[in-house]
Amino acid sequence: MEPLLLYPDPPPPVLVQALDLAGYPWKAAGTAEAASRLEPDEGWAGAVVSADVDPEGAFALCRTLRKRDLPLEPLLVLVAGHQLPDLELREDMFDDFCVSPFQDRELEARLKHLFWRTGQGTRPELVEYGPLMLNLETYQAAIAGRPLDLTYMEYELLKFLATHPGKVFTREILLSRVWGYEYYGGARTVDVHIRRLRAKLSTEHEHLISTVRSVGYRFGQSRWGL
Amino acid sequence: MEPLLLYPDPPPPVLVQALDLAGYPWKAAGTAEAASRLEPDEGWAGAVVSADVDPEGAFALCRTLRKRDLPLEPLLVLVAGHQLPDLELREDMFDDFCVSPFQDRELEARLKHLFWRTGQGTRPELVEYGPLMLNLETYQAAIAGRPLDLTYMEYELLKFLATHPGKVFTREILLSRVWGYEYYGGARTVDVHIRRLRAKLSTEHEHLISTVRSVGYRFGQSRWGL
DNA sequence: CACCATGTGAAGACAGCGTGAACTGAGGGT
DNA sequence: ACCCTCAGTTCACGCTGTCTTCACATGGTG
Repeated sequence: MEPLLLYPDPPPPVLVQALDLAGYPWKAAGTAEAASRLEPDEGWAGAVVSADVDPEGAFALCRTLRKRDLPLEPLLVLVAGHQLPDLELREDMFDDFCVSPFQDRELEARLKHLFWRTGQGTRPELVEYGPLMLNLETYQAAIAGRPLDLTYMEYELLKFLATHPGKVFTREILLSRVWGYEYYGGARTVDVHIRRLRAKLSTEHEHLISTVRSVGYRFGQSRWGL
Repeated sequence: MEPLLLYPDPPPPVLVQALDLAGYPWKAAGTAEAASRLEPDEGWAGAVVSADVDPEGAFALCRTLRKRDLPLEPLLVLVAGHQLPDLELREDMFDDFCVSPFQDRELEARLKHLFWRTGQGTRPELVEYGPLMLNLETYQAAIAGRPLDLTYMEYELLKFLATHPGKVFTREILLSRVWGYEYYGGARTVDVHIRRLRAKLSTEHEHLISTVRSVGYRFGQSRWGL
């Protein structure tokens, strides 16, 4: 995903925290000139402009961004409560606003709705580890860009392992966490699924799943800390 | 000015206070039936639906209001902070939202901005995905230029899927989002409608809807980028 | 070398899904 | 009032792919 344009530079820590938490990449710019200099080839995904410290500069930037050949969309401004009346005369300069202090979830929800409105769709929930990518919304997986055709249990197992990279799981734990608590089956079932996963990962990447003898299986590299 | 439609009946006092303070006339309705009975000849100016006490009823009303011949616009929902994640799959049911508790000024600013926006006519009336085209105004659909003769439920199902391309939906989700919350029917109904949709898409394009075994159905291809 | 854990191949059991067909209820026309 | 049509729903059946299990082979370890 292309990054969001943030203002000012450096951006408010609460804003950075909310965006990082929600997983949106971003770049900050303090001036319109910096914004165009830093702009990716594919353009900005959108902009979040904080207007509570320097309203003048903030709205000036909004105007500039809107007057481009390809007006920047979507554009969200952060304002303090006392600035709300100021928005009335600047309707055309933003697509949505958020009153600070705000919850991280509210900003995330507003961005999601904005992206949906402007037709760019929502950002898929991804699980990534090295060459592996799992798209949780579309139930699709890919290794090094090549799509993997996984069955349901294979996908669930890989998802669980990939969301806990480096950690070793016994077969019993995997059965209870992936298959379900009430599952009563042989532990060797896990082996077979691991085998098929490795086969589909191809010899090139099968080392992503390693066997820990007498214990269980691990995805990715071992972690010495924690 | 025409009144705003409020939900529930009686509406939350804080909402009434904010609207009265801002000078917006309003009428409250507790059901969709009451809403249509109380509707002025010139139609509602918009709606403010409070979802923090009775989310089910609130979103059911939103859905009804949007499915009218002339969808009610603009529609603003009030939600509690913990409900923010629930908004994700209901993007199309509202134009803006406000997190309660809210300042009177924020609600006023949001309504102003909404009225300005809807005056600009920003609502997309076309849904396109590859060879598929849906005209939301005329309830017409076409695949590769050839018109499709779809029934109501077929159209609604296809519309929902096509507005979330790539995403996989369980039958239960589809039943609740396309058929409605109060629907209590067998999940296999979805299968049959999917089948007829595929048939009407003709073998040439039936791959647009793919089955994800043990999960549900997906429209269109994966979205790795964006 | 012996033993135990894991990899491998194959086969049966099972569940999910597609399919055809029947049923229901709402309109619409005669 | 009657029949007809059609959209929507439900059901039963059979196929197919997936999961599970087992037996055996392989390999690491003391």
